[in-house]
Amino acid sequence: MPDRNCRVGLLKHQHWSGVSGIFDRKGAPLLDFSFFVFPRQTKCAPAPVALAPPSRYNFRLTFEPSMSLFIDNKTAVAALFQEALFTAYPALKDEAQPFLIELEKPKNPDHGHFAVNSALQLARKLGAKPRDIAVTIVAALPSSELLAGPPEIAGPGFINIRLSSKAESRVVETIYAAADDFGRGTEGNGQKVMVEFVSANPTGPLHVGHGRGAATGDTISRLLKAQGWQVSREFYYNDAGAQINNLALSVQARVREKSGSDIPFPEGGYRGDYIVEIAERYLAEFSQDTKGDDLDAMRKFAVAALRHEQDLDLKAFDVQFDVYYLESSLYSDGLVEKTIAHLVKTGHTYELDGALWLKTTDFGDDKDRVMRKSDGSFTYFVPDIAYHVTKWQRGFTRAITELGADHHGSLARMHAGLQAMDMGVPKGYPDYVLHQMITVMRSGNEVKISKRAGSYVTLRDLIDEVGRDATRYFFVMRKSDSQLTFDIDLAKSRSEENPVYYVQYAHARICSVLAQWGGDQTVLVSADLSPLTNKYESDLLRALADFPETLRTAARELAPHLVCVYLGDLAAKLHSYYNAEKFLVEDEKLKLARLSLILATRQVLKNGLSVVGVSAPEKM
RNA sequence: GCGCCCGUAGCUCAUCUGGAUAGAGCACCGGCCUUCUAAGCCGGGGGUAACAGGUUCGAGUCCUGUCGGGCGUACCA
Repeated sequence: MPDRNCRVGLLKHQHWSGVSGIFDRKGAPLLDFSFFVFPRQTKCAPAPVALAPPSRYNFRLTFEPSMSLFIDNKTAVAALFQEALFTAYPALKDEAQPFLIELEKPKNPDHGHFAVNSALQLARKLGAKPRDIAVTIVAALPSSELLAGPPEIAGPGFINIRLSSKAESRVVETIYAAADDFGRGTEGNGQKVMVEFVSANPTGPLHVGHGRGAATGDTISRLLKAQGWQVSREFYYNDAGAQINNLALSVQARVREKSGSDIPFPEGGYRGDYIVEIAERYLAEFSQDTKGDDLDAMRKFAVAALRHEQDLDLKAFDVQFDVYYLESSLYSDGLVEKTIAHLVKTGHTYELDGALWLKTTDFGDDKDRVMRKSDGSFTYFVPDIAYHVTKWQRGFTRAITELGADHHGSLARMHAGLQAMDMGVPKGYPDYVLHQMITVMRSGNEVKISKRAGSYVTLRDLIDEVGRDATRYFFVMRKSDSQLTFDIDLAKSRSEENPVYYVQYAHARICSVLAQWGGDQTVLVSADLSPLTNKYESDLLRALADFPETLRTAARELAPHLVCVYLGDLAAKLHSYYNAEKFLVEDEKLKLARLSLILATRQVLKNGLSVVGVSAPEKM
């Protein structure tokens, strides 16, 4: 039979880039995986075949039923059924695209650890009843230590699989071996990826919308890093263009007011109080006689002041960037001119009514875009293209841009613009992650966030009053493309009801129990887990085993909220367990087994919270 | 008008990319602290998943249409 490359952890996909597992630097397994090898095979567990660099942690396994090495239970069980399927229906094996078994995790725990629906999917093709197919597959199943017993056939033809308790508790050992690295993966394979987020104009303090972007972008960065990507966080600074002039004019107006000259406030100027403060500080620093009316000096002063403020906000939010890219540098480095020249050369431009247009409609946009206005100045579109070109040229074969959904109109334009450059940039470059707008409510009324009108809720307000952990968690908790309502009063008065405390409390509780026990925790690492038999323990073990896959999915989908959903579920299981069973019991073996389980749980809670940038307190 | 996103409990949101009886929190009702932290647990009420079709063994999830909401649709940024 033809060899099939199979990525451990996911049989159904065809691009294999890594193996989720624990290896040392030479590629040897740190854990004894013999348990996961098929019982009947003899030439089992060969060392994984290491791929050439770039990553020492990257392996490719050739999958054949007779030679398999598996890391997690799901993979092992999937392969077991794969083999059974091909034994029962050999014809399926020789097709161009062999049918691959897919395991799912039933919502209802009574349906076992895993379920296989292949019998349903194959019913038509095989011309048989689903239940009959299921019976045939199960009959062909080799015996295995992994399974608690023969799988049940349920409903229309599901095969429900229950793991043996030995297989189920295996995850604890894996957690101890990996510790802070438990849950990490290797999909990124050391490739470079840039995550651009926040990118707020330096025309005012960061508001709640930026907060959502900051939390989302930072968590996506952490997720990708945990999957082996080499991540660079970048903040694009629009420090050139009309809105900056507007800012300067606004400051100028306030400065003049302070010095007594009554002049009309510029139309469309920024009316926030912070402008007044900047004007005051400007006056304090420079004597009004010398620089009082120097617009350029005021612009520089204001931008510097606001950048500083934003930096402090981000620092308080525990968000850091590797690169701040200045729009103005695109002009000073000549990249804007270069980009225009290149686009003209590729022949995708034309002149009309004195303006220079780019034929973005050739690349999927719904209308052509102006690059150079008839007055000779550039639209913002041009530096934007130039900026994204630098991303590609700086070696970021993957780029992610996190934006507020009000900018979604620029997606098609940017994709088209990059295609028009004819420089080999992939079609979907960059990936966009949009976060929907937040409707802010205060005292039952909607607060319209507007820098120009000066009414908004700053990120700093939230951090100061609700706390960094709760704020970050709140923003990441929800799928980013759902619009959400943020009730300020509710968030402040009920900050203790933020779900983050539920998760942190689980962590603190475990710490407290371990402290009262007072024993040597290294004993727990090698504790015998066979006394763990009840429902709560089984549920908890199951949840722990889900963590790596949760992180993998969240990273793949760029969906940080999945981590919060997972953490809430894990914490709930811990709390239920805590209330139902006592850990510090007389029976020494049982006590050590339970403490071992909750210590492993604590590790996973900590790892998960760290991905969303939230602390894991030992006391609350 | 056209384009993108969204519509799930009274409210705020999940639902692992098509599975079995759609789940949490808040709010409401009733229980659990002389025992490891009650920031917790257990139980109850609450749903035609906007609506109508379609695809198939099977649809909140996919396709079409209708309705409703948000955003975009500049020689603004």
